[in-house]
Amino acid sequence: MSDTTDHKTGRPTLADVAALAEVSRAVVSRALSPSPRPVSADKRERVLRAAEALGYRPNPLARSLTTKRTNLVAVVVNHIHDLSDLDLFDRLLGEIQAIGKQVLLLKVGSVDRVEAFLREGVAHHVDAALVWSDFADAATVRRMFRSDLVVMMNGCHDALSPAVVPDEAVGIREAVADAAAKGVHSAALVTGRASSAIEGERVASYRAAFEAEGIALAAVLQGDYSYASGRAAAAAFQHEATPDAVFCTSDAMAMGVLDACRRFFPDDRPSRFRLYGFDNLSITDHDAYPISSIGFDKAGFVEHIVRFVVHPETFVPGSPPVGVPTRFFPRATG
Amino acid sequence: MSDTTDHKTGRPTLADVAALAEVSRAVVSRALSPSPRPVSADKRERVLRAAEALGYRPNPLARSLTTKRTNLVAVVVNHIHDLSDLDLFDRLLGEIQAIGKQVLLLKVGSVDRVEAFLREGVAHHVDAALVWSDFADAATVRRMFRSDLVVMMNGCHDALSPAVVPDEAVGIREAVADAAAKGVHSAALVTGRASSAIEGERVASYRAAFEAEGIALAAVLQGDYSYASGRAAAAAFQHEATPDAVFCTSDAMAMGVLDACRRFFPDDRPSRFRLYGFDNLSITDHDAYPISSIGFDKAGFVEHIVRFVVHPETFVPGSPPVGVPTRFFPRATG
DNA sequence: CTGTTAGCGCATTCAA
DNA sequence: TTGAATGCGCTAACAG
Repeated sequence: MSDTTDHKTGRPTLADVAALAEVSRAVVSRALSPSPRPVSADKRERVLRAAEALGYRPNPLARSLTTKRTNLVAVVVNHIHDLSDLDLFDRLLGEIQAIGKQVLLLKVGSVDRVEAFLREGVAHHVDAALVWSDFADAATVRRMFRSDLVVMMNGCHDALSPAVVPDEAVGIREAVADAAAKGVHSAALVTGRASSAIEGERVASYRAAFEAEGIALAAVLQGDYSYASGRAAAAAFQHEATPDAVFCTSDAMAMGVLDACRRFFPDDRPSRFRLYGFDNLSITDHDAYPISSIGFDKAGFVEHIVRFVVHPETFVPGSPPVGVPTRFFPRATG
Repeated sequence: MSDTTDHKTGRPTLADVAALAEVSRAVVSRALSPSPRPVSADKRERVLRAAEALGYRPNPLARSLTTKRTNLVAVVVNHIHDLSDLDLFDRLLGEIQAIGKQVLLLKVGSVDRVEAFLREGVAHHVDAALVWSDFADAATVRRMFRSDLVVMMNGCHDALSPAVVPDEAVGIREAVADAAAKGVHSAALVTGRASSAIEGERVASYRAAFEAEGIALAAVLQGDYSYASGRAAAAAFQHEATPDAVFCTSDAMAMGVLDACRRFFPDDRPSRFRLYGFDNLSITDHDAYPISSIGFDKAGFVEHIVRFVVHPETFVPGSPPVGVPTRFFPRATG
């Protein structure tokens, strides 16, 4: 008779299954292992039956302690709103679950938060950390999760960690070329947080494209990616001379600009300037915000990330970030 | 000389700290414990210094194995898009992290997925599971995570698990009363998935409110909460007699209805019918979708959930779900 | 193929 | 206050 069950917590352990099936713990471990391991057919059968009878559920934590694999993948963001791209995130979550791992979602909206995590040491070990937050560099994240595998999507990578970033220059060139072809000679740029590495490169790409197409950069307005900041920025167009085109580094800001201008110039049917956004949010497919935008293939993006998680060995230290090409998506405002 | 470091993995363990500080492992454990425990000042000092020198980070998994607390909280959703309410989710994530726990995000878009989790037994032990997905009942979730504490937000609760649900009837009555006060006599209802428990109650609330206000229910159209399904549903209004008002059980569907009607009746300035949404999404504060809606206090909602996580003992088995009152948010379309 | 043994990293008895 | 010993639940290494 097994008397190990209920010794502490009510939940049956592997030892209980072994006792009931009258085999050793090792056999139970092997029979229940996801990977095929040598167990005779009849013992396997007895084990499965016993596990079923007891309602046994393995404890992944205990397993991790010996295997050194937690099947946990951290996703680190500034705020949930970084995932404005819910489509991308939904797909990512699905793929991670499909490879038998689970997502630990962390938001670290400031450098303070990162340091707090480090100090308190509460962050779980994970098999991999996927970083969108730009408040954390690769080295810090490696310490934070004691994981050697961190994939950086925030534009800050180092030699030891792979990175996947949209190659934004391509799409930006296409968008600016589109504007030029339509007779645009002057443009304003509405930007996000200047401190972010990605944003710096993005702005540089716009400047280069304007230069190449002979478009004058009439103004640079500072926003924070949000709808509200887009609206605020658009106030500049109400009184001053409006440029031929306005480029925003996020669709949300472009939506704000669009709404502000609809209010300023209610009867201005053919819009007073061409408007270009960034992100290719799904809402730009709604009638109310038909904003020409720049986006990338989400499936491809996720595929690269997951590949690093599944085959970390394919990463050669020091290699450059994997670029996912962006492209221009023309819509009514462009 | 300590030779325990680097024996397997390079990461220092508690034993390494003990060796360097020249104290026992127990002392290190106590000195580094979050809760105050008896350690002499000088030893504590030596331990902290040694831990710092080694870059020691405790392993939460190993700790969990003995404490039976993982500091993990599962959030279970159908799809990420359930979190249309990103504001709510962002706040929830913040609060959970504030109490020293971390969020494990699971999507189980179908009953199959739930069963797969159960079968594969890969779900981590968690301190609590917060369930939005309506593909999982409380008992199943308890088995899934071997956790006694699951909080149901999907409308399916049982005697053993607490539940927090918006009290939708209040807001619905207010919205319908608003319509009645404005002379609405007939209404159409655009609904989501009929199978969901929440949706069933919601529809019943609308029916009751219509009845109470003497509004005739002209049509019930089936959607799936999405923008696209709202657009499709609106086709019915193009040819048939339009009702005085259209009530949608999600803002996304209301947005679809609005855009479809703008297209059908482009010059119909004073809209042909009043439109009411549900969820009070932040986008309804944008100019383009000024949809009167029904929402609830997100801070209060999250507060209730977190309270159950922190003080599970406050839940009395068998008690009814905690209701968070909703209210009507009038906007231009109402 | 099987069972025994020895840890994984930590918290917690219990004596001292 | 301290340290030695024990065990959490499981897998891996080894010998049969």
